[in-house]
Amino acid sequence: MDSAPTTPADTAAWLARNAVDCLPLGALEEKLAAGRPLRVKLGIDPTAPDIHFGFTVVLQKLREFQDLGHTAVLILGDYTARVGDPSGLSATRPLVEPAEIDANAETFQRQASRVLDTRPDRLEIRSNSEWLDMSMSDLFALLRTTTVSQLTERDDFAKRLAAGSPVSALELLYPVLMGYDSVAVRADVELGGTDQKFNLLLGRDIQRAYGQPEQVILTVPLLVGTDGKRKMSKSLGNYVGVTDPPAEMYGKTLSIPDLAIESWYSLLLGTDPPRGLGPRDAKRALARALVQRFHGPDAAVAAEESFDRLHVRHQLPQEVPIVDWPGDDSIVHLPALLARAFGVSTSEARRNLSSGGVKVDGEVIANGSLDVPSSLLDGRVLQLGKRRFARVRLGSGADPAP
RNA sequence: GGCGGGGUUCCCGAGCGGUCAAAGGGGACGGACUGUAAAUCCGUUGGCUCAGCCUUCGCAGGUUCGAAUCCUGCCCCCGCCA
Repeated sequence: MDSAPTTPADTAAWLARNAVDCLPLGALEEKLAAGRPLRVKLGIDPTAPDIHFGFTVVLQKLREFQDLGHTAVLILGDYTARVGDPSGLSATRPLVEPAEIDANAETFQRQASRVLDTRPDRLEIRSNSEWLDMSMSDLFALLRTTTVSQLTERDDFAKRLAAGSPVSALELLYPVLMGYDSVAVRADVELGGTDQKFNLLLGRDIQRAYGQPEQVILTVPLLVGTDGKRKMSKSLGNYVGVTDPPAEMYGKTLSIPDLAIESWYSLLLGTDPPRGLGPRDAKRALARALVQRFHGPDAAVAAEESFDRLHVRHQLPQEVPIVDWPGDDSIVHLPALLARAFGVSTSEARRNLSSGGVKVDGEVIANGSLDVPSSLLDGRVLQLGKRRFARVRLGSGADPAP
């Protein structure tokens, strides 16, 4: 860590050092110069409570503010979740039940505590249903602050309109409601990913309309997902969750394309990749560091060991789950066994069999032999692909559902 | 309200009476190779009691030996006009 900056100018520069935008220029320094703790807002989406690496980038930024004595104000978007932030991918998202939101909020807090300072004077958690469940006349007042052309300036709205894709009136409202959150919590600063820039800026306009000082906006880069192409997101399936088990966290990190190594180092560890290491070793070091951060040093060592065991030395994992198979048949139908063991369809099992993706005790099952004497399977390790294993146990367990 | 264009398999997107479980791309899965679950190359990609059978092309009916493809009604989306 750098030594603590002292003057407002230094502090502002330090906070903005890895930000994409910190606007308006000079405004953060002015706010800091006032000398009081700032209220730093970060909105979160309770439909996806599991925090992934991408979100930790902005959480870490929030933590930096906390460490300087400022107050983190987390806004749980329980009400806006009913609107859905337009992602461009899906126009409407499923409504979230209140009970589910509560559960998600709890999950979120637990996971966020791995990054944030949770002391009550440093962290304030609010739900926007507290103020967004407003009367129609209050809503009219809010809507008067913004014009349609302001809203359609937003990149993805503009694109969708140009492409003739649907844009619901409700979605159009989302940035306005989000902006009102800033009014409600009197935010001095709002953080977000670069994709939130428009929303954050609109928050300033709305604060001004309500006679409040305008917030400073600070955006951080989006982390690319494990595919190395698109931003990390749960719905794209290219994410690593902070609560992923160590082995999975390690493996997923190792699977990022070489081109993503530098940005992962920079955004997650705040450093450059170590000099003199090849991509493989740089990634291994990265994966170890990340597992260590979220699971501790022992877990990091263990995760690396089990990865090497499986993928480098091609040995069995230490823990192999058992699949039970009723023992009354002397012949076992392999597709059915694979379906039971790995949750694949029997058709998929057949495909894997015919492409040589199924092994018993390391031996590829030859084409065509779909029925195998049970004596050849009992106690053996069944393997599908490179990393799915199950030990077969005959003669116990319930019958498979007919 | 009027006119026109659309709703296809996980996603995007061809098909427009049989040869369609439906082109192509993406994704996913498997294989080869390797430094990895990277890259590259190859294969597969609805389900099942799998040389056969069953279900799928917005929904419901109809025409036909036969429909994703034609007809009718309905629902939804987009555009232009009002």
